Amino acid sequence: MDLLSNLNPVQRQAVEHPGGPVLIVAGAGSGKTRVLTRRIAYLLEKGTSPMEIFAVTFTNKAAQEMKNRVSTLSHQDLFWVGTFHSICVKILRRHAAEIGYQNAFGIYDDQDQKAVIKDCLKELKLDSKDFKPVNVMNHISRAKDSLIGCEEFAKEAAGYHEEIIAKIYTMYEKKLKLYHAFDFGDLIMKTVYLFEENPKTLEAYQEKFRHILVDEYQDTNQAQYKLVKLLSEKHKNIYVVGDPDQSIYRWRGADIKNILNFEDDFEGTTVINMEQNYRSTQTILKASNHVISNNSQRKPKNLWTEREEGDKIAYYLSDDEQGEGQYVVESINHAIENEGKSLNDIVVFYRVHAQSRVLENALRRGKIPYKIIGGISFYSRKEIKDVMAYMKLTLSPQDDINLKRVINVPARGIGQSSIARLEERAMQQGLSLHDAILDAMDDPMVQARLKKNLSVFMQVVQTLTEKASDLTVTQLLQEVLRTSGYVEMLEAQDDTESEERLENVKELISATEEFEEEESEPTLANFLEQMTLKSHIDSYQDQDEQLTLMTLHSAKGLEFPYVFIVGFEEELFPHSNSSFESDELEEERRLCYVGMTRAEQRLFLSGAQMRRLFGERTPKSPSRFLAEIPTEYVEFNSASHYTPTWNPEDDDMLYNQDHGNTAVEVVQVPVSVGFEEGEQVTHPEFGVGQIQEVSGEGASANYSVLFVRYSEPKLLSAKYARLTKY
DNA sequence: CGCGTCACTCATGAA
DNA sequence: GAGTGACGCG
Repeated sequence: MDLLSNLNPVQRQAVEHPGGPVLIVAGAGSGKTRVLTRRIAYLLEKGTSPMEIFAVTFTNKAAQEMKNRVSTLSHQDLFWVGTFHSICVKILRRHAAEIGYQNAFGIYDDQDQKAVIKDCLKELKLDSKDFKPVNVMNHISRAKDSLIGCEEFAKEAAGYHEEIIAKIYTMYEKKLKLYHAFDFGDLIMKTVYLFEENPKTLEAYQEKFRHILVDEYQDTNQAQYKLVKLLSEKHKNIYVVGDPDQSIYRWRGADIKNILNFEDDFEGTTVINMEQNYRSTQTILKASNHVISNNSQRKPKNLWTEREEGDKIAYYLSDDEQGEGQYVVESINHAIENEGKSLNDIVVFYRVHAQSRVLENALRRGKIPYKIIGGISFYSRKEIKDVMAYMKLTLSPQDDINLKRVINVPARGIGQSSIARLEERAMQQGLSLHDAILDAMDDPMVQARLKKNLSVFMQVVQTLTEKASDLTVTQLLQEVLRTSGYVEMLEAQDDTESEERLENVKELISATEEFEEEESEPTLANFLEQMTLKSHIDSYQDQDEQLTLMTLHSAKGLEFPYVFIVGFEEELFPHSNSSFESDELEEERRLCYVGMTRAEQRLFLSGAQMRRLFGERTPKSPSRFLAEIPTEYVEFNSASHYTPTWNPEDDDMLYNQDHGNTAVEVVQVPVSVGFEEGEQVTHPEFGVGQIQEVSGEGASANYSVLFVRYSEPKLLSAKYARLTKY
């Protein structure tokens, strides 16, 4: 196949670039995946070895797809392809010993991290009310994202609160080292640290990686930036693709400056702008462009398309969240029955997972099969974490977090007070809990009954460890289930919850079997590592006839013919936690932009007038992002206006509740009508401004308003603008 | 020690 | 509405 076929001139330039730093600013739907894979295939064709290519993707799924595509194009297999995390694991597995860890380290997820932090709080006798584990964890993780180790953190700590966090951070690091574990942040930070400490190792990798490619560069953090900066110093072939308008992981340490300053950071950068969108209709693209143009911190760009104008964006204002669910169900049925769509063509996005429940109920009632991406992942379920903890212990018995997790699961008569005493012993002697238990078992002062209970547990661990090396992962798992008595425990409980847990454990067996079939090196360490680094989206498959539900954050990189974004309301989207600071609000807007630009043909937005929150019915107003879409692109409907395209007879009580006594229109959105050009107005959010231009009439009018606080005029719709005379 | 109950707190997003 | 900690009983 010709590697340059079906590419536009800009894409072709990107694929054929001779080398050196390249920044590709790739707008939504501009074909960046195609460019990236062709680029790699092109490099291979020009004689680069697959081992010399270091390519970072945002998810493992994307990495797999890239591998497959490259393999199809070039019949060569890439090796250094994956997320930052998975690539760094590969490096650390070979070199961790050089920085004082063992190469067989464990990986802690956020649950494990929290458990360690809780232990630190206990040991430091701190009140977990003043120092919430989640909060401390975020501090530590953000520090690691910025390559700030605990010593430096301690040095720069200002004020009591930070000083305490520094103490916790220091103890946390000590514990992780004792447990031979890395957390997510470590995977990147410690790799950078390795390179900084060992110039020889760095040089070897610098030499090796002739070409470095990074996708979704707008969502890299400082540690990741430093990593690619270091690695690219020799050959200077750093090729990054991203879109500042789609940076949505600031809260996870992503630094949008990485992409904004790329040209300055890497001398001789070629910037390539890919602005032709091949995905969405004119209407969807223009509407999205309007929304994102409200961000002040942005490089303007002009994303355009040759595609047809397409349908207007549908906006539906329901009475409450139930009505919204109903609307989604009906619209989906309509799309399937009358517009030739299948469930695979449709996706529903929401801002927070909590919104899924109401939708699920509506979908179940409507007999629409669905799957949810994200939420509580399979691998963070208690039973799965428990069983995996046993397997992890066979690799590293010193891992106290995993040891404590299962020492009394199933119950072995080793309760909290006993564990506390053992921990005390461990701390005093500077031992891991595992070694402290061994020590206690030789101590005549320790109760015989406790010793017996402890030896039962230690026997389990020992038996498993001995067998582990001779068994496949599946066999070990089955051995765990038998020896630990876990299955027995679940069977004895005999209620719906334990039945479900049993099912999940069985599903884990399928997972190990699948892993063994697919993997060339199906070791236990590989399995555990893959499961920990797996992302929600990685397990997403679109084969089945099912509707997909996910958060907007998971939406990145995907596209669907029909897209629903529900909960288009103030406080929910933009989320209330993000509406104070303008940086955060702009990130919410980018999230909105990401969501909207996923749509190829039709976009459905919806919100409710009343929503049950914290168990209370709360009045809601439409999202400000709605007001940022010119009304000419939108078809408005509300519960009272809405003309059902289905037969009301077929429906259940929900419908009647919604429509039973609503002869009167109840749209409670403040309407700002009758303003004229030049008039002074105020807006609750934007402050004082002047009307520059009026288009349309009455409630469907649009005002272009120049607010004092903003340099660009804002386009507001009369229906939602909440304008008053100044 | 283990288990159940009850009150209490606290609300995003995720590799 | 969920997850957690305190408390008290068997």
